[in-house]
Amino acid sequence: MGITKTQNFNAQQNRVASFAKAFAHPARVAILEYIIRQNSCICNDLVEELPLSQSTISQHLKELKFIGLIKGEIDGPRICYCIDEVRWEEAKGLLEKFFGSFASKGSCC
Amino acid sequence: MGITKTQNFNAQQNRVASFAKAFAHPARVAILEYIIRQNSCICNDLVEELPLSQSTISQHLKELKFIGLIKGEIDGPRICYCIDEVRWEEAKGLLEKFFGSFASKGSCC
DNA sequence: AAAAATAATCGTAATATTACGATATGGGGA
DNA sequence: TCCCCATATCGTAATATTACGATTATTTTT
Repeated sequence: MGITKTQNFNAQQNRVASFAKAFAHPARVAILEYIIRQNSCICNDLVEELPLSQSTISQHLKELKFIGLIKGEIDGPRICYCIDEVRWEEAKGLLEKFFGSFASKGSCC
Repeated sequence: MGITKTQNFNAQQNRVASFAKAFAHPARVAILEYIIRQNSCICNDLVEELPLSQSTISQHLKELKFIGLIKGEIDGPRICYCIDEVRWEEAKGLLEKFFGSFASKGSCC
């Protein structure tokens, strides 16, 4: 086993989990924070910013890109990465909806 | 390697990542949704609700409890699990702050 | 054309996660 | 007391993630 039984959960549950996974590593949180701070990003900047190797950072960027939270365009010999607004808003909406679904009615414990 | 270099990131980044990890599996999303819907919870209900074995569900509950999003009290031969309001609000606040930190200034790509 | 710069990908190793069956534990009731 | 129920934990296997060095690909500069 070890494989997540994705097919047994509904689309929204999988979507929330997928977006959450994007934030589930401090390096990716740091990468997103950096992109936001710069409002544009070049991968190599991150190599100097973060205590991780170039290949590791590239891998994290690939995951963020796969999930769709960032997008990248070739800009000369570099890649310009930035936040994908549409997906960001989608993630924000989903997560906020999820957090909003809990309202304390006085805990049972 | 394979070990996350936690010590290289700041407390807030690690905290965001830790909370996000709680949601990073559809089973845990489903578990939280169920607890919220019931406003109280008994583990065994979940065994009937979810297509996972009792031991797997127990393991997911343990993780949620470790992160602090739920708390459980012994209630006779059962365990009553429910949302830990304080932590839930903390997670909500952190994630919302994170999402709020991005405001489109016109994307660069 | 050769060299430099940037970033992706490959290969690989260590560790973490997911999952389940089997077993243990602890309380309640017969 | 002995058994049953609900949960936790153990052991184990499969898969995923994290990380890095080395290599590759691409483009720009020399």
